[in-house]
Amino acid sequence: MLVRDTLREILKAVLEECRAAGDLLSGSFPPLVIETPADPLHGDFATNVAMQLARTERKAPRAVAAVIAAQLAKSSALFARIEIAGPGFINFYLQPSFWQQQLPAVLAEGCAYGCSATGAGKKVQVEFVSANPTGPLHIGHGRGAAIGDTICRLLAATGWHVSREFYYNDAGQQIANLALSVQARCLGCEPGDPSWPADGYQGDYITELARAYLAGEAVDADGSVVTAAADPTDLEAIRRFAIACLRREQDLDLLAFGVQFDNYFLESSLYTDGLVDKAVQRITDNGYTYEQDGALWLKSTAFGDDKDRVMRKSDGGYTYFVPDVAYHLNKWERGFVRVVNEQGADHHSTITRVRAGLQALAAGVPENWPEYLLHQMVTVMRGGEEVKISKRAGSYVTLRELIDEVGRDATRYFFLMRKPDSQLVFDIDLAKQQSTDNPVYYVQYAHARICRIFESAAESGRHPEAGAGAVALLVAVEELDIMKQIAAFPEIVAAAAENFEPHRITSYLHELASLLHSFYNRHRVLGEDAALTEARLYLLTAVRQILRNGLAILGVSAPEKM
RNA sequence: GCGCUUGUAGCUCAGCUGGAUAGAGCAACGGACUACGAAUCCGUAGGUCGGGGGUUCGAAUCCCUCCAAGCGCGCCA
Repeated sequence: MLVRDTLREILKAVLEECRAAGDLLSGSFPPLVIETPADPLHGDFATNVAMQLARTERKAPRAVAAVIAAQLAKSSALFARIEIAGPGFINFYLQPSFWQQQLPAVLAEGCAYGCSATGAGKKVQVEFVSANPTGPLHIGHGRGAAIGDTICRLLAATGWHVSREFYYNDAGQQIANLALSVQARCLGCEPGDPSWPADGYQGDYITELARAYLAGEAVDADGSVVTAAADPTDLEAIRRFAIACLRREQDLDLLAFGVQFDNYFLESSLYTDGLVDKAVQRITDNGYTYEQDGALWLKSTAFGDDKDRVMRKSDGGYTYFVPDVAYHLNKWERGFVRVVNEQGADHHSTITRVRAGLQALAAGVPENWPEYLLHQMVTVMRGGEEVKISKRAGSYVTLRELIDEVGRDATRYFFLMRKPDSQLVFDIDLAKQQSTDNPVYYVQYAHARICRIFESAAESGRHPEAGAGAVALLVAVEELDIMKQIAAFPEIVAAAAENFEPHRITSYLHELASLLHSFYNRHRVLGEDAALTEARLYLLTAVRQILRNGLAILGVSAPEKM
């Protein structure tokens, strides 16, 4: 059980005891808040319950606090000290033994420490990246990949059965543009020529695709081999070859980034399986459509949208969100009572439309299903200048370049360091520096440092396991601070998972590493006193375990040497 | 014009869902290695929490209103 929950239960029981004894008169108690004060002089934990009760008790907050504090001291041996402070806070100081007892728990649970069973094994699907196969993955996809992947790890750590899905937009206008662009290059056209396709893609990779196609190369993507027909007039063959090539490139980039999916869902399959037509028919049958100006409209205003939206254009084609609705109906029918879509904030407007379409289907889908996790845009700085991102012009930083230049660990950590809601300035020059500017080294160094201490310890025949019985010797401020931080890990993981906020993990790990480094500089681990040495090695074993667990959630390695 | 997100130290960002004197990391300045890795530590300095109202015992946090930035607002995807 989380430390905070333990305290909340104790407090709740004490309040009941006070009421039974006639010391408290309030008929009901407010939700009990156990907070960790910003200032350690205000205790390990504090509660504001006395201030909240002051009104119904018709007494001064501090007087109420006095009653509760007295009963707390009587009821539990957990507290070293209880104080009433400020306007009526009750501050708790826990016994050192309470913190010391956290260590065996960490070692016993090992890589499972920090996990919880909140999800109870229920199914959740997380869709992320879902890039169009019209070019290499860029830095924005990188942020989505890092966040999405970490959310999956967080959900798994909190007891959910996670399925990772990549939605592959292999149908539609953008793919047609891709094929036309490659064909144009095959025919020797260049951007600006009269015959160059409108909205054609101009990146170097298009030229490369054309060359490979004309050379009759073969590409292995997703288990099947596609061989180029080398015929510039065969647009369909060009399309298939280009998609296969880009798909393979994206897969390789994601693999290099440490991101893997359980399922790739092809947009084209929605059409070939008739799911799009079926969804549209069902919405029409439900009476949520009408014809106007030769198009079929969805009455999305019935579900909170600003205006109604066209589903089927006057030329007979569907608008982009229609297959999306069919896709999400399919997710629902696959039994995912919980679905999270991680995507860039520039696609924000799709949320209302997809949800409206799902409601119009009347399939029993909850109104706020699926959940969305949006990340804000990434701007790239290089050489002190902003790099403008434009896929059509072919000017952008690819995820692959980033991994090659910056390294996988630093790239992931950098993407995860701030909350998804904030815009991210990715300074490539800064991230490339393998210096303290990059916090990932700070955290990894703490891990490597512990590993080195263990090497030295082993050489002198001292072993961390032997410290289990000596934890009572760990009473230095720096040691207690570390144990308190250790005890907080499970609730940090829970909060990060619940709020979709990976940056809570990076902040936490940075603090833990900082405490470790401070301790290391202040105290000698391998000292004269054998018992104390073993106790400290035992402490470091727990710290190392948590550094590993935390970094694993981020998908960042925990090196033993650097 | 409308919607979403953001605005906190010179820079990049936290702030535990309304708590006590607002915190880190860079950058600046001054210190600490003849013992476990100095990729580290200790200290100093740095603030009208975008502005203004409101809610209450108490607001960076909640409400209103301005200001500024980013992203959306198509029979494009």
